[in-house]
Amino acid sequence: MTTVKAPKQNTVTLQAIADEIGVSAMTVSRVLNGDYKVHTKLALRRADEIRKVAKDMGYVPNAAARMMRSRQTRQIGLLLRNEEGHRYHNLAAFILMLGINARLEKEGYLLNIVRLGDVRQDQNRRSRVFDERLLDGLIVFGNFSQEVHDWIDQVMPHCVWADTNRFDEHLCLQRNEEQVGELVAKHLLNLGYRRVFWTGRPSYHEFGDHYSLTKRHRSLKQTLASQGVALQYIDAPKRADNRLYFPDMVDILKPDCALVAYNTLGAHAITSTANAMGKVVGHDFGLVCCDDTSEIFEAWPGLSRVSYDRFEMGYKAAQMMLDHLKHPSHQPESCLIDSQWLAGNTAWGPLEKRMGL
Amino acid sequence: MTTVKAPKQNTVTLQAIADEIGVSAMTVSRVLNGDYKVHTKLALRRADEIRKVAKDMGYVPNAAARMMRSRQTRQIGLLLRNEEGHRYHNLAAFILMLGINARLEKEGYLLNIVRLGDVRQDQNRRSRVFDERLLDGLIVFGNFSQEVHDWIDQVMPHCVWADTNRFDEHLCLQRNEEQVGELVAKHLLNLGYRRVFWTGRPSYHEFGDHYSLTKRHRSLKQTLASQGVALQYIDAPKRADNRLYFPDMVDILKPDCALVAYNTLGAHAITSTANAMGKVVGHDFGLVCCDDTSEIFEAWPGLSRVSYDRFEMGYKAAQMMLDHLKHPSHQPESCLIDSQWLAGNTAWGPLEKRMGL
DNA sequence: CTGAAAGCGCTTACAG
DNA sequence: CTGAAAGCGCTTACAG
Repeated sequence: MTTVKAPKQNTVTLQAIADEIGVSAMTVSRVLNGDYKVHTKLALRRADEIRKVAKDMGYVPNAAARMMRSRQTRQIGLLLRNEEGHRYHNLAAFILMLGINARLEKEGYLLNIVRLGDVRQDQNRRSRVFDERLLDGLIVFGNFSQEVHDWIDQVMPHCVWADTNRFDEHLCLQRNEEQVGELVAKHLLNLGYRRVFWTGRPSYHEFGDHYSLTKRHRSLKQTLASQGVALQYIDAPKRADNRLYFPDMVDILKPDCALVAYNTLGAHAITSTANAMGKVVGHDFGLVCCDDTSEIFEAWPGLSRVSYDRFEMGYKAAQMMLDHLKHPSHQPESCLIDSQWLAGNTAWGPLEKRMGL
Repeated sequence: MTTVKAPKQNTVTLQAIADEIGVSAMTVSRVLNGDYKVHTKLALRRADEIRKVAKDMGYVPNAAARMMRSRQTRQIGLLLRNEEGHRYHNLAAFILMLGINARLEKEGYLLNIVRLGDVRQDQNRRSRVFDERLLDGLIVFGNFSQEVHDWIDQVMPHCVWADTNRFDEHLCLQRNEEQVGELVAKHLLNLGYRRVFWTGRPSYHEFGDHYSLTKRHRSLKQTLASQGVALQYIDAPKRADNRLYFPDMVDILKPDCALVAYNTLGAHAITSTANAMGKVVGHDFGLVCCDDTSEIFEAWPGLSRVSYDRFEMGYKAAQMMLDHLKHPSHQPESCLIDSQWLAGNTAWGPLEKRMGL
């Protein structure tokens, strides 16, 4: 830990303002916090003077003193998964974060970024928030082990679980993944596809997959099966460098094939692999994606995909947290976020090889 | 602002631990903070007891009290641009943020996310950090107006400028953009391309473009010109919905053309537009990208591009901030971050239309 | 409406 | 090494 000498500051305090005017610090505090409902003319004039002097003297409230007295920090943490050796995270976390922040800002709450890999993580690599009381609450995002979940329950008093594998009755948010698989299956079947390929393994992680993978895959498979279509697979072997690569794709791509990408990363990987083979998405084979990002909207709006609003999920997660903190006894109900199908030009149907826009 | 009653907590304080054992609060504080260098056997035994009792009683330091007494919050803000009506930001900010956080964590500093659009932004939409003393320093990222820069100088005591248009002698970081344009030009010329297209306008923003756009474009143009090649343009008109779209691309794509994308978003937009026309990147035309992301590494490693390490820039920015806070009189020197060329399979050269991997 | 007093939980500064 | 005292800057709780 760096040791920094406390700088000798000439801080403007409430008392200093009070002395300047000849009132008490309490009066200054009340005026600046807008505590007075009713004003006499005299009181009004005085309040104006106090505000003016405070401004002229450059008064800025001391957040630490407020925190201490009020017993609230008005800070919320966002816990992100920080896998050892994989320093880049799912960029989706960023959009969620922006949604959370947008809601919190309005209430004067601040957002702290907290990264965690493992419970047993070295103390020097673990955020200070686990060792001091500094957060009013913590929003957990992403795929953590059960061990981490249990530990967080112990050390963090108020938690909201956003897009994690936890879906209790209260304080959790998940995407409606049953719906995602159903939407994809339904639209592929409507387009007439009978050869549908899941691109990537149905299971990856050692300590349990993210629910989105499990449920998305299962509901797709079941819905297809109910119409007599058996889901097939193009494998993407797990690689140490995390590259998405489909060695078996070469011989499979035909116009009557529809490939299903788990997320936009997968859709890009399929496109680049196909292009390297001289094959074109939407012409030589069909492609649909189970997920969406803001970048797809800007750069690839023609991708046939299922979309949902991550910003909105963040906004709702923050709202849930605020409601909970306001009345800690009341635990807001968990909720599922809906998806929608966005028809594009990457899956026309299997009957013919189409050209042109 | 939400008003929440201060909860009546049974907080375990240093004094409570001291009372339990029969020492002073100061002794407990010193032991738990590891202030003692030399231990007698007696002192050691006592220190162990104190630590045990503290743990058993569930002691957690009160961050607010520490902040107040030490006159440091040990919190750093990251300022992100929050354009009105455009709630999604450059995802690059996320990687930078992770780099910043990785460095700060090691010193027990926390990272606060702060979004700002305009100086005149509504008080209710502006983060509390501008109205209270809560941050030891602020790292500014991205493209802000000069007006915002000036205002930040006034209200924030310690700033580091990461990837902004400011490049003073001290406390600033930029990517070496001259180098980017030169690298792209050099490799395109080496491959034999004489028809090179900049995709998008050389200028966009009303209050001034980001330096990366200006310098990247200029150095590319100049380096090409020095070899007798005139940079040509495929325009992407500014759209209200921020979609990247190249209406004039249809007639231009030929194997002897190399398109230069400003960033990976542009590379994706070009690819999807080309694919929709039945044309294939790397076969029917060449493509190089001036930028890189972690997702490209995973999903499109074959993209011919210029790369640099955003995580590293964040890490360095945080280091700069920490050095500065340690010795406020010493202002670390500004630095440029280097780029490197990653040869791929999207630009082979203009001579023939290649097929196969 | 106003103010004197007390205290939030720590750490600094000083005396032993 | 140890501890009694003071104080960081605010807000709560109480009395006028």
